[in-house]
Amino acid sequence: MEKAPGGSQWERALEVFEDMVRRGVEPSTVTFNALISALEKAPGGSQWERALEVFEDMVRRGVEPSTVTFNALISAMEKAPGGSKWEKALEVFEEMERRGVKPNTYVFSALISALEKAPGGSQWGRALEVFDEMERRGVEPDTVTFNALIRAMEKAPGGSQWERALEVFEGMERRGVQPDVRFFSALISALEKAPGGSQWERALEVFEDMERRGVQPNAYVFSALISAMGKAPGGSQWEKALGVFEDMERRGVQPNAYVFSALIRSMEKAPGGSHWEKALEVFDEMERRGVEPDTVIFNALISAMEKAPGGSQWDRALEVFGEMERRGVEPDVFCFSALISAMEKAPGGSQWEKALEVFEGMERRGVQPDVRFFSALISALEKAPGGSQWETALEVFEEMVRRGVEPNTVTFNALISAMEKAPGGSQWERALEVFEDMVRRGVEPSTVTFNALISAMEKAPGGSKWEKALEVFEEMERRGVEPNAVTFNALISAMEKAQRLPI
DNA sequence: TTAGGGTTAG
Repeated sequence: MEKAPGGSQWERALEVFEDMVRRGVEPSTVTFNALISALEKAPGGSQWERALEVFEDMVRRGVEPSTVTFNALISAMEKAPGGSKWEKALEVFEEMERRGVKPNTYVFSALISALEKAPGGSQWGRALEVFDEMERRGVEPDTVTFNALIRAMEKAPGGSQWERALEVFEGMERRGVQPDVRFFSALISALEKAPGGSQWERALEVFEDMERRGVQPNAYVFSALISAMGKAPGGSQWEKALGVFEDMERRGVQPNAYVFSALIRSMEKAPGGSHWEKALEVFDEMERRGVEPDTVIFNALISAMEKAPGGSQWDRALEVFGEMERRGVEPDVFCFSALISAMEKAPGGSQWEKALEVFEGMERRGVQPDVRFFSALISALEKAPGGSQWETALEVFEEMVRRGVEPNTVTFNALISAMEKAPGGSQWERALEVFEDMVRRGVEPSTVTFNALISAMEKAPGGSKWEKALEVFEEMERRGVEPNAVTFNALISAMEKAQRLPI
């Protein structure tokens, strides 16, 4: 029953169970295990609450839970929709202990997987603790255990724990557990997601190591490797990414949509501005091979147009969007944000009217704007040619708040910059009001915030408000926000424009 | 064994 294609028929399983009980047939451990397993494999994420209920029923009926029972329960917590219920998984583990049921390799692997899939990033520290506990008890980890552990390092919040991932690899070697292609793809992914930019050279080394061991790379491995090239610190290693792609071809591994999207992203992130023409070539190549472009691919293409050197290729971005629509590929909020950013970065000043049209199109489609979207829209209004559209920017801000979208530092920075860049001189008083609102809402001002405020004082109509600029600077100091070169340049400009230097 | 493992975005 739990092996039904497309996820388990858990509702049917529950019916059969009830029927069984009605007929007076005593359910056994195996019955309950199968039932919990069906709930674990429910399509769209486990029915973990029901699985817990079934477990309670089991206990009430005096049926002894086994290792398999607890394994299925922990797996249900692991597969909870929207991220694992890792705390509950740990509770289930404790319950297992209390009942004196011995955990085996399966149970520990499931527990580590639950910690790996924690919402908001893995609980990698706890995953390592569980692994240590496993060792202390003499339960042998296998490939699946190590793969779960590596993935926990890969998915660490704030960037991968790639050094620990390499240590895990060493531990695996010491134990003589053979790494498989999944292991290597996870390890390369961990190097790809290194904080501050990928460890792409190490990723290549791992790839070579894999080869030496005779493990055949697949599309997962190649897409991780190409992604690593795309995320190189200081801009992508797009030529290397193309090299990896060619290598893939030579080996007869079929590229999939992930491979192409990684390749397009590497063109997008080229140092000094995107290689948008090459990104289009990659797209064409993808077409020729009959790989269907999805939302992510189109978004990457639009982002490449946005990041064109010397200003966005906003009209081409709109063309890509049109192509997407023609094909019936659903745009999401990322897509609309990328479009807005392309309008914002138009050469010679933003295409703010087009940005507002994009917003309308988004509304028509019922796609919900998020904080990043609104911030990009405000930035587009800020960068209007001939001076900011600050009044419209304020309206957008109010609309955002009305909808319950929380503004963040980036939002307020854009809004204050819009006040600074008002045509005919800054709206410095309004800029201060926005700043006060920011503080009231508990949003942390950054260096950029204060720089914009100081510039607003400098650009006040009728002459620089240098005393106010100094006050802003003092406020910055009080709050412990670090000034940078831009801060001092703005301050000096404010002084310089005051006709006569103070003191 | 009744049981376990995959990807990407401002």
